[in-house]
Amino acid sequence: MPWPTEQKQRTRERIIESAVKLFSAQGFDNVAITDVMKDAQLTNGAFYAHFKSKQELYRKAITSAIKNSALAQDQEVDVSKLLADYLDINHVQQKTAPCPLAFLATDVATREKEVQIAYTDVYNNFINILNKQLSHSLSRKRQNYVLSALMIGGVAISRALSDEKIVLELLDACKEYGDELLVESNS
Amino acid sequence: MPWPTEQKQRTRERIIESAVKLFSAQGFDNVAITDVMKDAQLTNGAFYAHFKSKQELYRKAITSAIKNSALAQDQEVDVSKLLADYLDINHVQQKTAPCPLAFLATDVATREKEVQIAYTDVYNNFINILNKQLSHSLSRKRQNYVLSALMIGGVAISRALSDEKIVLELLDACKEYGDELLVESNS
DNA sequence: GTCTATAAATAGATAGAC
DNA sequence: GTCTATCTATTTATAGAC
Repeated sequence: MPWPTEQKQRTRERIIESAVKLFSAQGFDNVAITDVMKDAQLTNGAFYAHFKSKQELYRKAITSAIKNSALAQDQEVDVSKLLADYLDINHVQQKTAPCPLAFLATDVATREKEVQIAYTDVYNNFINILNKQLSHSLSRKRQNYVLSALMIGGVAISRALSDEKIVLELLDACKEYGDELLVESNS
Repeated sequence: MPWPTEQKQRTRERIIESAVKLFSAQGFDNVAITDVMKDAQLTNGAFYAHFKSKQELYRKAITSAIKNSALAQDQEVDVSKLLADYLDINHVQQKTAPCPLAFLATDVATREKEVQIAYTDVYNNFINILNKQLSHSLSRKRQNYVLSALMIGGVAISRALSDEKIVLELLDACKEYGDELLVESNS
């Protein structure tokens, strides 16, 4: 096939957008293709003109999700602000664009290798954004791993907890400690 | 119903054990009741003599998993050793008993409230174990939240990554930082 | 309590009209 | 390219024999 028309591209991206939203909120298996298509204002059958399987959509969704998440801006990122927005209750409750690293971590772990490769790409991108912003001391790399675990872990755990008081304490704790990590590393 | 026989109890626990193992490895939706029963050396139909639904099994599995995980010993826990065992590649690869907090975090987030309440109970238990071992300064509580996010997040992310080199770096980074947190808090 | 067989519902994927 | 209709497979849960 030669080139997809511009209209088809737009439809395709609408489907992916819906997929990111729904997969993040409910997990891969709890979302039917019909649900995604309905959200994109289409019906079941049209799906296969864009993707060859649900799995393929999952891969595209993870990869593209990063573009709409708080990590979007590749250029100048205020890491301290990123930290605050990421570990925010609004992110946990998906009132801002969900980061698939946090929302789909254990879900991805149960999928085939291709999906995990997509996740790993996104994760490396995340680490690179942190690296770009901060000094490159030897312990810097280590601190960025820690920062990523803190952020992703904090949000992932928060989503699974039923007690909002604990959620807020956890998020605050991670935020404060993350900030201390940043100060340390810039001195 | 009066009392379940001892034999029935044992069978029930075998089913739960299988469930913990399989749910952790593959996620709730990717494991059929038949799979669990087969692993427990039984067949499909016998399941409903023990549980009223798959959901109920999930709750029991999460709650009971903690007993077999690295967090088992309620009494004297060497937190530094716990940290090392938890953030170990063998735990990630499920060669030791999996901690449901790390293995099922985003999975639980997509289930109904009862499952999340079970998860929250286990999480509180985790935090309490940390609290019991360490001094009770004001910042102590904060540090335990951070420690939990580091451990659970580190393992959860590791499971989703396809690049083992990065996994080992991430685990090491979390381990080292976790240890520094412990030292800080005991001085 | 456990078995085999089956009911009932769901969902991924395909076929063919427009 | 999108629609409706359908095929097919899977899976939760139940029924009834042992």
